[in-house]
Amino acid sequence: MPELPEVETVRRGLSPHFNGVRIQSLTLNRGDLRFPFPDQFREHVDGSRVVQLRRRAKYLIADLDTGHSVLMHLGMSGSFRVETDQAPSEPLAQDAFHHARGKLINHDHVVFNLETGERIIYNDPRRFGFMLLHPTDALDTHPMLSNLGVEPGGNQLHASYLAERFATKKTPLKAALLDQRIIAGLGNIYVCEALWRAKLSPKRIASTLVRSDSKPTKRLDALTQAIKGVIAQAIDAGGSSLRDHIKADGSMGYFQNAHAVYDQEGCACPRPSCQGVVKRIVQSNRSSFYCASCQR
DNA sequence: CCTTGAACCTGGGCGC
DNA sequence: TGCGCCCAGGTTCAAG
Repeated sequence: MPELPEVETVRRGLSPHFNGVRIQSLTLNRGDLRFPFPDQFREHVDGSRVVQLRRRAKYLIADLDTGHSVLMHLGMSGSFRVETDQAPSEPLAQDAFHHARGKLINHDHVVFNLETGERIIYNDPRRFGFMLLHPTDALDTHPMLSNLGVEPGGNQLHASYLAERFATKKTPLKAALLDQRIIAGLGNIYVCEALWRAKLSPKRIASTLVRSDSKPTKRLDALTQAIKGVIAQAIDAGGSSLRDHIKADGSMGYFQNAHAVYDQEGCACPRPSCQGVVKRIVQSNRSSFYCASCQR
């Protein structure tokens, strides 16, 4: 579920609760998520203070005052919510409990019990997410972070960089943009949306956007701008959804915004002047949505 | 090295 | 109501 904008929204939502706050205790309701929790995870985190909450790509990083950081990923279905002692989970999160095979299933796997009395709860039905512990000063060398490409937001992403990385790429643009070693943080939705904005087919081979003198083509310039644009707007949308309707149960992480093509199979292409219809194809085992009429 | 495809896991939606 | 199948916003790993 969460791509970079959602993770950034979660970071902004949690930061005021976490930053500078001591974690009284950590509750682990099972032994693993995607990976087993680190040895002594609870013992290490108990009593530590969160210095700051950061994000890199789709990873959340909580720097502790112990010299270690908690490296977190939400996978496909992870989410956080905040509860207070005053309002103990009043409107129970819709998905906090689930009835299955006659048993009550709870996907609240981790609870940070803060000194403020608040509880920050991690819920993840599919358990593709994870939490790991790593020395803060060595995070750059962590295998999950060391090979990441540039952030798509801010000023780090340039067409010349993409030209260099795409020059020898024979994969379709869809796969190239999902490759976290090139751009870190894009996922299926925003790749579809960026390609639509740039009028580029997800099937186009990445290297065709690089000129023979290895400079970016105009199309690659357009793609670069499209990527920055969708990400910036999605982060804005997340920020406003956080302000406007952070749910009563404190949940955050997913916000619904209109997609031009993602999940719009069969709908008219929203580009004015385009008569095309949004198609769905499968690439790299993922759905690609695009308009074959205006995306070339 | 590169690229593709399967695997990890649970739940929701749909057709029968 | 139930069952089987397909689908889901991510990443890793094996195999070609």
